[in-house]
Amino acid sequence: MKEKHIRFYKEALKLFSERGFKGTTMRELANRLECDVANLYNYTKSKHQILETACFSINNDFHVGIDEIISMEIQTNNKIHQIIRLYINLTFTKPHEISLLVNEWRNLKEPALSRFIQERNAFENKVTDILRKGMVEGYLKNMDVSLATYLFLSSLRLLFDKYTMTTPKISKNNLEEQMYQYVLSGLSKVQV
Amino acid sequence: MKEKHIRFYKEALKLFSERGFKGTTMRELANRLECDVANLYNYTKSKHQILETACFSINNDFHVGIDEIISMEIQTNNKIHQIIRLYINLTFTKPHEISLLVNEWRNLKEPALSRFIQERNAFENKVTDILRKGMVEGYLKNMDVSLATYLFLSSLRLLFDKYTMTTPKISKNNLEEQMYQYVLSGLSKVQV
DNA sequence: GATTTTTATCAACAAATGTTGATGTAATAA
DNA sequence: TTATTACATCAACATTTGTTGATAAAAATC
Repeated sequence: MKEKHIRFYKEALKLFSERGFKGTTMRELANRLECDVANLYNYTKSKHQILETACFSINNDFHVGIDEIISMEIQTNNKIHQIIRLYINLTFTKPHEISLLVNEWRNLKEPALSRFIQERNAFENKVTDILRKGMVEGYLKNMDVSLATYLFLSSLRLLFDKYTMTTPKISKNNLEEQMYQYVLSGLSKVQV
Repeated sequence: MKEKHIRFYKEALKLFSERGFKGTTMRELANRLECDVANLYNYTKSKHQILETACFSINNDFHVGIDEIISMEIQTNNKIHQIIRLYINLTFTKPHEISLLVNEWRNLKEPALSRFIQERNAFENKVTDILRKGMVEGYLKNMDVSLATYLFLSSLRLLFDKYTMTTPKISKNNLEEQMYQYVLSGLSKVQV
């Protein structure tokens, strides 16, 4: 009963990430699920609704994750490590949702679009705050904090391509460690 | 005579990067150019042709750039710096073409798609070779060279968003220097 | 001025696409 | 059993979209 619901949702997101939102047709989705097109509308009100639900769902995951990290009483270096873990975990567990964050969110309609952008900015600001704190404390080198956030996050955001589209050659743990070394070296004041 | 051709081409790419290839309609393009839809087909054989031309054009720019860097007799560190300059220059001069490289290339049809992927891989391999050489020479820390290439390039590839979609707060030179510090710190064996 | 090339106009087509309505069947709950 | 809910089928509609053909004005070339 809920089974089909879930399969429908997963297959839809998979298609969105493979072909893009606009490049995905309800007929193709029906094809993959081996059912009739009209049938899909038992699961969703519209094609757009699927995108909207997914975008806000994954966005929420990030907020829950970052809020937990913020509340931890650990050093800034460790917080950065935790953010990397957050990204890698979500990339491995929800790869297709992640891929929406790179581009497909553009296809959101108002007012969802504005709300999404606002929430995403709020997330980025939380990261920026952590980095800024690190700079003030002297852990991180003094650079444009907005650029630092951006470089940091864009390194992470595209992980999906490398580790779902191609066959992964590095383990999750190894990936995490190397990402950490790379990113933290770029931000850190002293040699890590 | 060539004037309109150029304006047509530029406006098309601007739309592609704003709304995506599939999200761009010939009617909207005509609207922006203040002409009739049918008129567009005086400039191109098809909508797809515009994308194809642009993708291979910007790809070629990157190959020309990297080949020149390869042929330079300078240290690996400097080559990395040059690659960053290449990206930043192209991002500033051809922002909309750059944005095609992130996603819109997916909309290429065969056989253009395969050819594009092949050329892009060739470019990435050239970068990988430079990084590997740096590791062998001891300039760069020993990490998975494929991951290093990927982290390096994805930091650069998304520059477009930050510096055309939002109002730039950093100058081109400042950006270049900070990018260099960030990236090279992440890759370098010793403190830069 | 004649001719060729470039640009414009209008209408229309063929295919694709999201979505609905009407109707029927299978499963679940009462 | 009965009533309600979940799923399936088929056909069809209303738009949207890329593209073309016929035709003519405008500009460039000779």
